[in-house]
Amino acid sequence: MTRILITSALPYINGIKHLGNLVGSQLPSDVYARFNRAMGREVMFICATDEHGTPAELAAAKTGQDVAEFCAEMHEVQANLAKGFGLSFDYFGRSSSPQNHALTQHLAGKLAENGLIEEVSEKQVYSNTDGRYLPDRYIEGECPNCGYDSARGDQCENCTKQLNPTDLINPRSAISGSTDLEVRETKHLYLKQAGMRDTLDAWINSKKDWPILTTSIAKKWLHDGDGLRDRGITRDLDWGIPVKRGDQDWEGMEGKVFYVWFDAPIEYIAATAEWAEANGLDASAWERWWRTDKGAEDVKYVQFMGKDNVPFHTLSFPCTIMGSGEPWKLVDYIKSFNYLNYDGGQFSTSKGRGVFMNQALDILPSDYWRWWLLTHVPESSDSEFTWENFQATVNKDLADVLGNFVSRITKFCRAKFGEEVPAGGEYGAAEAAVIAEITKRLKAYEAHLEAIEIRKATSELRAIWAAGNEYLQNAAPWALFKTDPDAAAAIVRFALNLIPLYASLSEPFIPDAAADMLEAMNTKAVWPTDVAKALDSLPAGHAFTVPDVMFAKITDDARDQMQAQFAGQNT
RNA sequence: GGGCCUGUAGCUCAGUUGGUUAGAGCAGAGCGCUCAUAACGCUUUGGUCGCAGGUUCGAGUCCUGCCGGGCCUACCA
Repeated sequence: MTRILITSALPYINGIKHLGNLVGSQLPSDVYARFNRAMGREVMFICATDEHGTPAELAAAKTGQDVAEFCAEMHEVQANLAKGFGLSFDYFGRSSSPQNHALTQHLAGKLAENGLIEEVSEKQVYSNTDGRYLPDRYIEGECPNCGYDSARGDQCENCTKQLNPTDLINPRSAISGSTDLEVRETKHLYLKQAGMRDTLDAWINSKKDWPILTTSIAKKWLHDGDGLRDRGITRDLDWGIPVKRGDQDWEGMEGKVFYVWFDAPIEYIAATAEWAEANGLDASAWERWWRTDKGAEDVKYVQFMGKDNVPFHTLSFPCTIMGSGEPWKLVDYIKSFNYLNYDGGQFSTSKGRGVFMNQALDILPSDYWRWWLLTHVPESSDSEFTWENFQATVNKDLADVLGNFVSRITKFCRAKFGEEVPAGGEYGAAEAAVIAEITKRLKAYEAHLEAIEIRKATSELRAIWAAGNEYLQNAAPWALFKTDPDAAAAIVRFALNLIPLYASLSEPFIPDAAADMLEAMNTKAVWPTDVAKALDSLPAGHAFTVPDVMFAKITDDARDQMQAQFAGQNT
């Protein structure tokens, strides 16, 4: 049987992520993981925090903490939020793990052996006051082109002209404002990916079914200008993975670390090794997912990410993997996403604009967010969060269509037959029609999930929920009960049986509500292969309880209040 | 500047290789039901498919130009 390896782009460590980050990778990957598990496939679902780089060091400094301590704390915070949103990672690792250190150094050594690493001497700006080298965008000054006084060293935000830090007039550190800067000569390692261009190009071209967003970005980088360029994979920083060839020192690279974008994707593999260790398993347990010489040839590997991550996953990381000359598993499918905007602008971590994961969970249960985000996941273009739309979608879909269905039938049954599935009567033409409709829709639903068409899957699921209300309305057991209680009993039995079916099908999207439905019906999730059988699974006499209101509606007042609460920081 | 994506009913979006009267959900209108979270069901009003040309027997779908929105452009990650 095919095994499914799923990775979500690693959330960066410097702060709590907003809903845009969540919907652009982790949430859809979770749906896919849950769906595949429900289909009975063996799944390995991996994520981790991306912990290295300048922004992590600065974020730590801001809190007055040591960077390692800061990262350890933030990792726990992010891991708890992931749990709060029901993200079902098999393992949530850390790119700073010993496993990632070893593997990153190992792969760099292999790349060097294979002639894919080049040493380049370059000039970099050093800030004496900050005691660190400054990445281009951490240097500010006056734009030589338009005179804008807060132009960054990589580009002027005002006139969009591309710049070098040395072009700036009166340059200063963006961190401290210090003008005590000097240009120093420093050596770095470059990954010679230009030489891999044809190989990568052929590989990308062979991926006919990838989203256009994925391949068009890859092709742009492969063919723009002079084509794919070599890329620096080391930095002059303290926090990171020390540059080594395997376990050997690398002459001239003392005190330097690998660039985060080199070590972050490697963490997908290393995190699986962390998983093995955490579960007391030996190396073969993770290698069977990642080494095609050790059992991974039947693995299907799917990556999820926002569009900003695509170049690294389509080019740099494959170059690292292929260039190692070792039989590592390459990605089979890359699902990429556009951005989610917030109420007429962008979500912004730095400006505190939008709704952040911790705030979201403080306000409402995770299923509310999961459902809205997944029905609006930016698959074809950027999408937008508004409080009105959020309220309308959640109230209608979750409270009215699904929640109220469960409520109306369980309460009706309790009133007329008691809290057990009633006996009597038989299923007839109306039930057969519902079975036929759900069978058809289930097929479409499964096809959309296989293809990772998340929005289409949500609308199919909703239609399956709605079928229950249509059925009840036509069957009208409340009227029939007066003249033919047995016939009413059959209708109620059939409708009650829809609840566990709905729970099983809904679990990838709203796992908490699905669990509540199953608990109320006193049964377990089973993915239906035969809808007729599934709707005959709760026998007469089976006890259940009427669940509490599954989804309380968001009132207009509550909506206005939330909107106001989050409007404060808008710019 | 260059590249890519995008513009379809009031809103959010589907529209397969171009093929008859352009679809769904929500919102609006009407009717019905009363089991249910004033929930549900049925019916129904909305669209010169951004604009202007072109190719074609035929264009939402292909081509050109223009207008609007977004992203990327390699040292943020």
